[in-house]
Amino acid sequence: MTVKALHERIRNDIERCIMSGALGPGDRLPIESELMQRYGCARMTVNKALSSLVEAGLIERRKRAGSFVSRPHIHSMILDIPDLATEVIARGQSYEYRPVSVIVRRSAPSNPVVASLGGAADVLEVSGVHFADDVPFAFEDRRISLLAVPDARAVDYSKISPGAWLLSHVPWSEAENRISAIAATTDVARHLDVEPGAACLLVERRTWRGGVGITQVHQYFLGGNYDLVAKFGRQSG
Amino acid sequence: MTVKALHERIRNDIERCIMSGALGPGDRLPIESELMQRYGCARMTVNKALSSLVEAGLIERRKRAGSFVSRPHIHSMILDIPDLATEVIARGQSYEYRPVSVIVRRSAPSNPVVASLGGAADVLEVSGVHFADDVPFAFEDRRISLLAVPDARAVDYSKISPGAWLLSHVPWSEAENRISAIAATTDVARHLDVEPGAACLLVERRTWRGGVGITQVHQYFLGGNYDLVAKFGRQSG
DNA sequence: CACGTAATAATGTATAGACATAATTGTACA
DNA sequence: TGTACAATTATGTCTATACATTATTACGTG
Repeated sequence: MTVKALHERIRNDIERCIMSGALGPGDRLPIESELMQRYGCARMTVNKALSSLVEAGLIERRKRAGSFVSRPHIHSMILDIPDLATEVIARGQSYEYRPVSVIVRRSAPSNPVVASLGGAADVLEVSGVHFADDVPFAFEDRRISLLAVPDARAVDYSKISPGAWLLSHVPWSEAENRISAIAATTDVARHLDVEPGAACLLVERRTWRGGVGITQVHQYFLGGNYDLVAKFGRQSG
Repeated sequence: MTVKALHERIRNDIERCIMSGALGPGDRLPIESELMQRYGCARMTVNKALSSLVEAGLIERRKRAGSFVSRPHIHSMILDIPDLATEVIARGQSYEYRPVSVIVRRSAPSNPVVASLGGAADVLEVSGVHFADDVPFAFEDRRISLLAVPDARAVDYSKISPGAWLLSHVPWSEAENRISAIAATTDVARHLDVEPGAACLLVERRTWRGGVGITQVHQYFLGGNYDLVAKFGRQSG
């Protein structure tokens, strides 16, 4: 864990001061020339360390004023939404995906779902259930743009879940997750083998590549059986 | 939106190539000396652009081998958990927090809640309801370590919500969010003015500073009235 | 006293060169 | 044939310097 690069050492030193609270939000930190003297190095080296802290969102810098510890922004937080199969298998359970229906919807431009996937193109609708140890734990209802991903039509979704297939075959650049709680509809309840009205976690995810919609999915999890965990340290690594 | 710094322009150019799919995961990008010629600049300038892409997780670099577009990692996703007051006000509604109870729990080390807050210290338990336009939309139940935050005892929580107070007075370094769906208990239902059993989104958040627990909170949102949105472009800004 | 302007202090960007490091490729010797 | 060693290549780090940019401070004039 020892860091050899000087600029990293400087970065880490300052980072630790911030983490430990020795330097609180708003506090000013030494100017470049002072750090330069303290570490006996060139200004560019100090600058690299500080620039890195800026990129990480730990500090802010203003010309003529100096460098300041930024107020922690709770707004960005890393959410871990793992691949379902991976997570289930990691728990030591068996995983299976069983498709419920696969249909191609020949779409009219007025269709709002299609509009969100980027235009008047055919859309593949795939719904299915995820099982852990043969017990259903999630129902999903997905739309895939055949304009963006024509190959998706030929996939056998009884062998691989659409999520897993997309993940390994289609690069994406933007994604949006919307998380809410809803009472299970009769349809969802039937697939998850619970009473209608049971509390479910609903994850609605949409992904794009360069502004073109790729897929949109609604995943319903049994509230008590699954939860999302986001763990967040302040640096990226 | 025009970028003046050359290193940023280089970075953006490459970033666009990756976003648009022109450069896919695993593709090799030009070596520094080639980019240097293409842009007619020094190597350090190109290097800064590429280093920035590394920090953002967009590319990976290997000595002697070159620079490569990294595989998108779906695992980290930015979740936006805004300050409740800010969000409600941003929607044009009035915001209010009303405390339900505030008690100091003199704790025994065996208490599991206290253990998670870092030891045998007094804990402040604050529960209350968040209102938007005088309608309750969230109930929260929070514990604050008085060891880590002794000042929290003296705060008047009828004037400021404990979350808002903590956010502006206590720096944190790590946080964990756990999100699930549960049916409202009679207690929660009463505070949120719904039927017991209604689907609620439960956010459990814990924050630490340098390994010392600061606070732990359970927030119950009405499933239909509130949702969490995580939007994710591949860069930070 | 108010206001515009100049000096100043800090960061921001860029350069050219040097040496370090690591991984791959090529070569020569056993 | 294979293995050790050397050459090559690309990135990694650092330096010393220069000039640009911008917010603050100081000053001087009306």
